[in-house]
Amino acid sequence: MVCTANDLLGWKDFPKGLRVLLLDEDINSATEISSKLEEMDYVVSMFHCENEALSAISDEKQSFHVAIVEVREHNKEGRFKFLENTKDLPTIMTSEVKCISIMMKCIALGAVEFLEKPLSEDKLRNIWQHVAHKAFNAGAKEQTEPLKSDLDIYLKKEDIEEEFCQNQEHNDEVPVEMDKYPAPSTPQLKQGMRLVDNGDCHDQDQTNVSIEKECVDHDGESKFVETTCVVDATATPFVTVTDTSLEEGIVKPLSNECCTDGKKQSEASERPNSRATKSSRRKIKVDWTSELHKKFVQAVEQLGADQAIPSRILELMNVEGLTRHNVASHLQKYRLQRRHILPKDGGRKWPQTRHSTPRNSYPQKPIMAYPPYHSNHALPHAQVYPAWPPPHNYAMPPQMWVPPYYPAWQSSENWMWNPYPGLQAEAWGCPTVSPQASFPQFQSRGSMQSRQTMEKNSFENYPGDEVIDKVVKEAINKPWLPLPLGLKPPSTESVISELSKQGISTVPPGINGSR
DNA sequence: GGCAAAATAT
DNA sequence: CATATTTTGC
Repeated sequence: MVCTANDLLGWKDFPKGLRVLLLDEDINSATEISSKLEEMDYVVSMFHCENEALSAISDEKQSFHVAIVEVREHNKEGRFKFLENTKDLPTIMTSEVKCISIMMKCIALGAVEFLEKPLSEDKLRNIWQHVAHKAFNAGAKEQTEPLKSDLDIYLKKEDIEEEFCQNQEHNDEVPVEMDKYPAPSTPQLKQGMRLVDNGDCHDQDQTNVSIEKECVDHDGESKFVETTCVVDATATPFVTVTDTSLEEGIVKPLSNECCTDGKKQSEASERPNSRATKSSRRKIKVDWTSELHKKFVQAVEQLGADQAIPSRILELMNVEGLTRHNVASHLQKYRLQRRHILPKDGGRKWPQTRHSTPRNSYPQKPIMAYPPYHSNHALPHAQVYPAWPPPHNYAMPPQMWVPPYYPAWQSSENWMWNPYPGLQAEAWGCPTVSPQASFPQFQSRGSMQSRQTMEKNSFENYPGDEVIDKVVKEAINKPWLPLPLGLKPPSTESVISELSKQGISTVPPGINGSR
C-alpha cells in the first residue's frame, strides 16, 4: 500500500497503527522485534518466508506501510527478489552480519535502509519516517492536480527535506518522541533530496514553531506554517545530493511544491553553512503564502483597524507555528504598504472604471497595472482585485465584513502593489504584477512538475501566475517581440507623454522598440 | 506592540 | 549589487 501524504494528514496519532510487515526467518528474532514494535503501537505481521510475505502483500485485504526484512547469506537471493517485487513498500533490510555487498545490493534494489541487528527500540521507533518519505515521494509522481489540504497550503518542499530537526517543542500528542530519538535510520533518499540535520534546531521563545513535515500533523486541524529552514550541508549525513533531478517533483501531496525546485536544492546544498555553525541560529523563515496572507487579512479585517494587533491576529489566524513576531512583522509590512498606497489618490492613475464590476471595484489600485489603452487582453477580471483589502473593508466590523473574492498572493514578491505602476504598466501596456486567484497553491518556487501542471491547468482556465510572470517578464525584457495575451503596445505618443510626466523628456536612441 | 536594524533571499 | 522580505532587538 502506498500511503499518501493525505493519508498521513488524516492519520490521528501517526505513526500509531502503522502496519509493519516483518520478515525474519529467525523466530526468536522476529518475535522480539515484533513485540518491540507492538509496544510502540505499530501493527505487526510476522512472516518467516518470502512467499508468505509476498502473498500477504498481494492480498488485497491486507496492506502494509513498511516492511522490515531480515537478510543473510543463504537467503539473500530471495530477499533481493522480495525487494524487487515490493518497490512500493518502504523496505528496511536488517541483518546480523555486516556484509557490505549485501547491504549495498539491498540499497541498490530499493531498500530504504539497512539496519544491523539487533534492532534496538530506537532503531525501530523511527521506521515511520520511511512511510512518510514514501508518501511524500509518491504523491509527486501521481499528482495530476494540486492537492488542497491545509498542509498543501502551508508546507513547502523545503520543509520536507529539512524538517527532521524541527521537532523540538512538539510536546503535545506526539506519539513518538522523534526529537529524542534521532533517526537512526536513513530515510530514503529520492532524487535530489537532502537529509538535513541541523544540530541545533531549538527555537527560542515560542512553543509553536515546530514544523514537521514528516509526521505531518497529528491533528487534522492544525496548520503548519510554511517555513524555510536553514540547512547545514555539512551536517548532512551520508547524503549525496543529486541535484540533477531537479524537476523530479516529489511530492505534491503536501504542498504545492514539495521538493521540486531544483535550483533551490542546489543552492541549498552548496550554501555555505555559516549559519549552522553559528550558535544563534536564525529562526526559520515564515513564508507568507497567499493562503497565509489571506488568513492574515481576514483576521485583520475581522478585528478592525484598531483591534488588529499581532497577538489578536495571531489568535484569529490560528496557524500552528506562526508566532506573534511573524505576524507583527507582516503587519508592519502590511501597514507600510497601505500607507504607501492609500494616500495616493487612488483614482487618478488607477481608474476603477476599466474592468470593475460592482463587486470588485475597489478604490485602490488593482493588483496589476492596467493598460490604459487596450482592454482586449485575455486576463480575467479576477486578476485585477487588489491584494490588500480596501480601506472600507479594513475598518469594517466583523459582521459587516463580506469576504470579497480575495486574490491569493502568488509569491511574496508580487503581492503588493506595484509601487511604480505607471511607468512600466502604462508604458508597456501589460501587467506588471501577475495575478492569480485561481491557483493560490502554486508558489513561485514551484517545482518543474507543479509548474507544468499549473501551466496546463492555467491554460485551461486562467493563466497561472507563473505563466503570466514569465510572459510579462519576457514582454518587458524583449519589447521588440509581439506582446502576448492579446496585449497591444501603447502608442508612441502615449509613451512619450508618460515619460515626460515622469520627468523624462529625452529618449535615448535605440530603445524605440526596434532593434 | 511598533519601529528600525540586521539578516537573508531573490 | 540592490531591493524586498523577514527576523531580531529594543
